[in-house]
Amino acid sequence: MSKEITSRVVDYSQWYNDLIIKGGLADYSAVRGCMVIKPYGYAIWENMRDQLDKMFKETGHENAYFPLFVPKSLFEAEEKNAEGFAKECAIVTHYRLKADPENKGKLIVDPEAKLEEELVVRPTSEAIIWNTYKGWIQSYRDLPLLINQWANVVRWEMRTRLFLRTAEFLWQEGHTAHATKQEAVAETVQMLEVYATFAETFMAMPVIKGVKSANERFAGAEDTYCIEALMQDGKALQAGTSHFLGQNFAKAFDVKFTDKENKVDYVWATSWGVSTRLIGALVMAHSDDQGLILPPKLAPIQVVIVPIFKGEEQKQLIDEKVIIFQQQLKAAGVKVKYDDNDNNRPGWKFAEYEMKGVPVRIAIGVRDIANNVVEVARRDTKEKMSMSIDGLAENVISLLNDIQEAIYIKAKFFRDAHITNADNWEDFIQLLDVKTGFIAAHWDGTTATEDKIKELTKATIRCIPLNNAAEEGACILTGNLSSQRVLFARAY
RNA sequence: CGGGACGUAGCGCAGCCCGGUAGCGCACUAGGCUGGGGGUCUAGGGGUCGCAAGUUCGAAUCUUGUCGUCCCGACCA
Repeated sequence: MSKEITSRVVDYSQWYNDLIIKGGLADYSAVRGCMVIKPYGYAIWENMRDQLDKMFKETGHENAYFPLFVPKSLFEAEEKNAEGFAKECAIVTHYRLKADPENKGKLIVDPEAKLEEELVVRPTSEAIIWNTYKGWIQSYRDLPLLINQWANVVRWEMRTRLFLRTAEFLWQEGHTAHATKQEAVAETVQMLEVYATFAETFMAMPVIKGVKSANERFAGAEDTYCIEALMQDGKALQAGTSHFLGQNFAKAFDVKFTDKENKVDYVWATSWGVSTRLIGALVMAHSDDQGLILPPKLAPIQVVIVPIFKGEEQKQLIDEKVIIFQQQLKAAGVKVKYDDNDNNRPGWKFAEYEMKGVPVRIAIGVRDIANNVVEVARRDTKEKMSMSIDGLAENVISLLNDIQEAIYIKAKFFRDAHITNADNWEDFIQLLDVKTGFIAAHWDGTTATEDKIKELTKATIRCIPLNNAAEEGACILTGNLSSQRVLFARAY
């Protein structure tokens, strides 16, 4: 039919795009590299945002908002950060258009309206925020400063992909200031834990917590912690990062404080973020060839009710039953939709809600009413069962919990089955091509070796897992001494 | 920025080689029969063929230019 989805084995990329477009999450836009997030996709983002926001506030953070534009002189203050982002910045140079004298009805940039200083459209907000913090922090009494902002940022990527990498994207960025290094490191780790908990509990997506190698570190950070997830095609996806920034930004923006002993020192910083990329991760983590599979905890619609009827009389009978358990479900906090639209027939609706990944579907017709039951179908396994109308709400809620857990277990089983040890170069190369996934291998700890491996295989070090077991070994490439295995993978 | 593909109705496409006044499927509108896995019949509406020049009596079709999108790479969250 018109909404066929390309199968994963035929073309994984096309499958992913089909899910996004045909599932109604997003559309391409008139702007290169930028997408329109449609209501259904945005609803997922709202659910993610609301949950994360709650978790940020529970850990003591407050929201604020900083400007979209960063004066170039501020942007370049922290050298490494500026250098890291320089080649993907959009820059505002003028502030006015005027009528084109040679082309009626058209506009041109007014050359007279050139800005004294160019404005960088933020690719990240450290610069503007630290410039602001300078005025907010004088004493240890002003610390810690725990602020988050929900915003859009722009990174002029050469090649974009829906949700995974767009030129403009939505995210949150936390920026904190602390009196001591220990406290800042603790904050960095705490936020990584928040991200990991969110990914596993709400997205039902298992992640590996780790630290980035110097190569993959955020520009301007001392250490970058990350959560890494594995997609169904065996490629890794960085799902969130939490950076320990040391005193780099405090020094660049001259942010000092006086401690209890009246000594002056630079403050310690962290920043951490997750973006709409998480929606891409969510899609790829669970979905199948019939469409999206969304975890109940983030699904915009958790339960859809489809009436099966012939004529108004039957419809009314069904309505009477539905209204009762629909109310019970709503009262229990379940997001339920009763699709009694008469334009589409039941079969069409079944296919449509499967495409959209609604976790539970309830079908009810007069036949069911006679038996005091409904047909309940779960999206993840496509299993159908008959359930009594009595006590339906409790059973459906318990089913939603089962689904949440089942898709997590399935994803975790897949992920765990795709972490493989490699002890020599031949195995390493073969695993990358044949089995894919994470490869745990020894590495001599040098950037040169990491670069060489990337050049030869396109695999990068995704992370050095936290609480990694110490193990003596020989580097997969150079044979030099290594004290632990690190995780390699090809990544998005 | 390199390589490839493509711009024709809301969406997906055919027509182009060989120039002659635009078509198919889905969607849409009205009505009927239907209704437990993407139904069906009848009757309709909708297009400056991406844009701009050129060749020609005549251009969706040929030529040149231009803009844009997607896919694959290098870069990146």
